[in-house]
Amino acid sequence: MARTKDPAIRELLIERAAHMLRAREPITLRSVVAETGVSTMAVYTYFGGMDGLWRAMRQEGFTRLAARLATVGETADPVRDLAALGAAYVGNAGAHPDLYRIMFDAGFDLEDPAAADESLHHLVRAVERARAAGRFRADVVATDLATQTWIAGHGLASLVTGGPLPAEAFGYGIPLLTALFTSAGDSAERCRRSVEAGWF
Amino acid sequence: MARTKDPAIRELLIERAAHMLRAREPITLRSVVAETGVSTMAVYTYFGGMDGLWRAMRQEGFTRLAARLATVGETADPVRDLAALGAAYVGNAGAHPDLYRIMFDAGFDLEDPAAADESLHHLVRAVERARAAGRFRADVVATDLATQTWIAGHGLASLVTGGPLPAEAFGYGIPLLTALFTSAGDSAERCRRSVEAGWF
DNA sequence: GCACTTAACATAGCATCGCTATGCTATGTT
DNA sequence: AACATAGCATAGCGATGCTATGTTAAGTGC
Repeated sequence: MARTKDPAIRELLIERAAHMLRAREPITLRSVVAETGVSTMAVYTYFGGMDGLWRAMRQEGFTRLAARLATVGETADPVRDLAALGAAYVGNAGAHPDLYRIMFDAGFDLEDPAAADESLHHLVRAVERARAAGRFRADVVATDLATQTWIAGHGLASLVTGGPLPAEAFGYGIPLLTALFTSAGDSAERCRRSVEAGWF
Repeated sequence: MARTKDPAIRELLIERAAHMLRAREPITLRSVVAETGVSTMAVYTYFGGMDGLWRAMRQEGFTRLAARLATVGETADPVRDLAALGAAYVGNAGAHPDLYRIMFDAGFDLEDPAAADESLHHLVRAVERARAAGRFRADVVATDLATQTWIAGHGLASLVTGGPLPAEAFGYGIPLLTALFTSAGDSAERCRRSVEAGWF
């Protein structure tokens, strides 16, 4: 038919835009393509416009988050795993603060919403394992507790990456998760040890 | 000396910009001053530019939050008051979602940072009262628990106003705060009643 | 009460923004 | 070999935030 798109260019533009975001440089149509050899039209060919580029960067953020959550293995202590997932979540936000910030900026929708849900499912499964292991009460609704864990993790990540709280505030994750999991039925002392073992 | 600024114009522009923000209309230099009779220069006279206008709107958000928190009185049950402060916080975010979103957008600093801290002090004082009343353990650090309450409240407010969670998710505030305050030493059943009494 | 000073004001214009229309080029198909 | 078509580069459009410039009007000193 005709010429085919070069995936390398798409990757190059996302990479460059993400780098400029990290360097706090203004991300404009012309500044992104500058010194890349490609013209401004490439942004429209590959992303349909600047909105599409931002969408792709958000997707990139969720992809990295999913990759990091995937590195958290399953041990014999599901509560530790749950805390480790929370630590991985805020750790990812701390490692890529600019990427994390745009992930939750409203106005754009994701290319692949399922990828975002997938991340929450990691938490849900860990809660279910903890409940099955007798650490949580039988009446604990897995999605509810997982969502509450997410809320705490996001509040922490958002306030630290946003500036109001210093990086040391990441430590609040331990008492927050301990309170949450203890409230779900885990014994206080055992919960504290598990959370501390999983956190960072 | 010369002509003096008219505070009414400043208020008019903030009001109009906030209204346009609520209506999801693009807030531009020219669109803000349109149909107001004033010229584009007014934005520079009163705010020094568009950044200043956004700063003023953020300040307006913190002012409204402070006003709402101030309506929460002190009762004989400090844990109820603490929950009521949390409810007022997320309630304010739900009432003014667009204003809340820009409050925590990085890049700008507040005109009056002390006003933001003042809000957190409401929580700190409530924690101190609860500790003094014997509801919390003596070793509870008031600023730590207040910050954790803020983290939970902000996570909830942020995820709901941002879109990922529906408005019904505001209900997660009850188990979140109950877990937090129970972990601080309050008895489970009594804590649950206090939080439910103070929430919304 | 008049003249002077000075800050607020309106207008016009600048560089740059995202985006689109228009040919040209190169690649895959027949 | 000839065609069809998608990617590409260029130029230009309306709109953006901002600034330079001249004018106007309010406050001050005599």
